[in-house]
Amino acid sequence: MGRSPCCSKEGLNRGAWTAHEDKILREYIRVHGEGRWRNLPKRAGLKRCGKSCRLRWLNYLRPDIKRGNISPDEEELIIRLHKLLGNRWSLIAGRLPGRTDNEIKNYWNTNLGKKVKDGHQTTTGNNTQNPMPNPSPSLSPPKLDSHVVRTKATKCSKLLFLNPPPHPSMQNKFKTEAEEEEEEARLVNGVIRNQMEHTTYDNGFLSFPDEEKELSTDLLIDFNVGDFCLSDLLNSDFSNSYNFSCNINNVNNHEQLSPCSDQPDPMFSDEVLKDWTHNNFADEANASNNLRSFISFLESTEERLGE
DNA sequence: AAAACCCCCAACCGCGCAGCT
DNA sequence: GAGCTGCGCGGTTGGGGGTTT
Repeated sequence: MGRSPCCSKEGLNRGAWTAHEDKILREYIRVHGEGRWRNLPKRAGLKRCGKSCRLRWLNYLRPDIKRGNISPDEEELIIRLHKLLGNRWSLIAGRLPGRTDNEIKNYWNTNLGKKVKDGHQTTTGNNTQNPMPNPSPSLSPPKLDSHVVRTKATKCSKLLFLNPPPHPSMQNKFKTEAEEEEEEARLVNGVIRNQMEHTTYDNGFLSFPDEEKELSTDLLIDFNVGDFCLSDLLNSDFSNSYNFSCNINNVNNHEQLSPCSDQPDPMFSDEVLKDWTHNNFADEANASNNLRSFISFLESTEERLGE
């Protein structure tokens, strides 16, 4: 059975929006709010498909939208996020306040994609403020694909960390028992334990005291997300339903990465990233600094991935 | 000056997921 | 569980402006 079209195409305007149509749509949404896109055109008196209205609003008319002039920092971030997330434009855009997925996608297709492909990903040339610390290896095209997340079939919003059986792609990470024990000892005795004492759960999510937001980033890295989880998870087919849970208590009990099923602890999930953006970009004035801090985070992660 | 070509990006399209009945 | 709707996502298209010949 075929899916019914979102609307009848007959009698509808297509192509570029006129200023008048924009005005109608803007006014309608100002009064009635977003949503109910299918009925919106009829109610608003627009000869447009609902999807078209939604797209126009989200990509062009929304008041908080920032258009054009993508800064070197933003460009840098897009490249790094794309390396980690692949073509998940909405996620990438979510890390760039005021930017839309469509704009990021277009910018990538017309500028960055070529740059990266040509190996000129150090972008604007005059971007000397934030030189890439580990230029070629992690950004070379062949490695790009190795960290792309394929989410077409399965949208992964939560990650669980379980112990055996490990994902086949992770097996080389579990080398020998001696290495495991050494790693375990490092985890238990290292920075993690100290930080765990200040770690709380918020709705099943890891949360940190405000003054330790920075530490929380370090924690993610020290907690071997880069070495063990992130690269493989980003490379995993989540439909394989390998669930992983990082049980903090078990870590403290020398049962690192033990099976745990009740509360997922997403380490690098969409929610975590969204939350990060929300917290760090809420204040526009600090957006630039936060952009840098996020880039630093990605740099750290990339270093781990490159090891 | 104008034809040909190139490039950008707004808009379109089809599909998948979530939620509801 | 099936069917339907609403919404969001990512790939693709094509109009139009800019550049080259």
